[in-house]
Amino acid sequence: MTVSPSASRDMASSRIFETLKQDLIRGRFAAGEKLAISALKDHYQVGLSPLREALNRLAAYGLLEQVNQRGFRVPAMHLEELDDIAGLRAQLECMALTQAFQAGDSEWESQVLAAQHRLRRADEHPERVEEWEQAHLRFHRALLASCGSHWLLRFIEQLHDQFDRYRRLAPPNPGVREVLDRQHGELVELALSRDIRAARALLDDHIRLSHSVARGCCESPASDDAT
Amino acid sequence: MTVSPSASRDMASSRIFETLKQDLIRGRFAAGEKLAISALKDHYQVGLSPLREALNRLAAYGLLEQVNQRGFRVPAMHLEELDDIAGLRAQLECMALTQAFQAGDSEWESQVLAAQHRLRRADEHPERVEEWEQAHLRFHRALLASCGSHWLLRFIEQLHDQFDRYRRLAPPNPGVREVLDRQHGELVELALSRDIRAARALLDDHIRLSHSVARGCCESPASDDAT
DNA sequence: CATCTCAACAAAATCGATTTTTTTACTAAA
DNA sequence: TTTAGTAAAAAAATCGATTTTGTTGAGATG
Repeated sequence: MTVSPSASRDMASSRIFETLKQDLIRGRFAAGEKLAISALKDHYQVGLSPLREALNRLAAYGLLEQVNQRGFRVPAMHLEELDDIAGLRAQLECMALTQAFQAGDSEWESQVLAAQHRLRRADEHPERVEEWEQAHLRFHRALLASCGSHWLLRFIEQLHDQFDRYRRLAPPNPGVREVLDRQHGELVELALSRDIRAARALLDDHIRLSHSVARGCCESPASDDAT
Repeated sequence: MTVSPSASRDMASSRIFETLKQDLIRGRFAAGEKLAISALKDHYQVGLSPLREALNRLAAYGLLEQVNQRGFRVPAMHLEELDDIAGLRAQLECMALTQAFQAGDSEWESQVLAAQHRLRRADEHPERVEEWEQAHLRFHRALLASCGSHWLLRFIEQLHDQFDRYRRLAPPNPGVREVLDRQHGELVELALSRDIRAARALLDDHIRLSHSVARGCCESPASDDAT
């Protein structure tokens, strides 16, 4: 059932954009670090123009900062910003969840169940971290997909990426993971029964729990810049 | 204590970004239009690299669409998208307004009053449209500035720009303008008295009114693309 | 000993030209 | 008349080199 046999190859600037985006979210660069463009060029094996275009897009997206005549740097991380991101994410996702429950049809239910299944499968291989991460992202996407607001989904996606930058600093925690997974299952049940109120409360808890875990790991090492 | 007497000049790519952004919001390009890069290069008198970097940033911001190997195009405009933008804008701005009222100090009040004054002054010269537009933007910014959420303000700004793309299609309407201006004044009063409930309702009306005006002008000529 | 100047250096930004891909225009076959 | 096929033209994407700007450190100056 899959699509596009050979599909259309993306241009270099899009590929490097995706790669760099993932590397930034996964924390492969230190917060506050200044990116050496020619080093990136060598490391990712791309030309200067596609690389600069990707850096510009990432800066507009909020995963990089562009300083006037002195290149690009990874944004510093602050506890307050994590609180801002998590709080707003909770509000926007609850908003989207309500609309998704109201507008969701059986196709949406199917996609949610499919995403839940993929997430459970990914759970069976704890060593494949990135596969679980992707399945997790897709599950949350599927849950809100039917909300009907293109822009709300766009902002939620952006906040999710920002949130992950912080969350990924924390070491894996099996106990927490287990609670989160149980919540995923409960969210599906509440979605099928369209229990908006309970689902909102649960999603809020879900995000709040991730938030507190990330927060605990971010408290001291918050690398700030000197003046 | 103030800064930079002559300030630091922006680089070419930032200048062309701002210019193009304004031209896109002001509707100087047709919706759905494909941008001819070399024509832009000649028109704006910039080189290829800064221009392409600006186009990439605008695409990440949502004011352009990048199609795989065939350049950039101005996004098509749809009535449904206007409804989405306006509805979400109302929700996010009401959210920010509540937080701004709770966190706003006297410095915030001063800035709101200052912005209101500039807006009234701009009103005295109806021929200087762009000055009024800027004062109007700044007024709404000042009103929400103290909400404490960097990301919420960022999204509101982005939605405001998107909304303006539609709103600016409508011809000036003195009657509507008068109502909107009265609402600005009332918003300031409610801000000073911290009447959250009334202010939320008023801001919602304010956006709803702009929305319906833009909607009326967007109904038929919504230029769509063929297949 | 601290501070300032300025040349040498390193990095970012930009330009002009090349390569790759898409679109167009034309021709021939069904 | 329509449908492929193909070569020329146009446009987008990329590359390599140049220009501009910021940084560093040695030596001069107070």
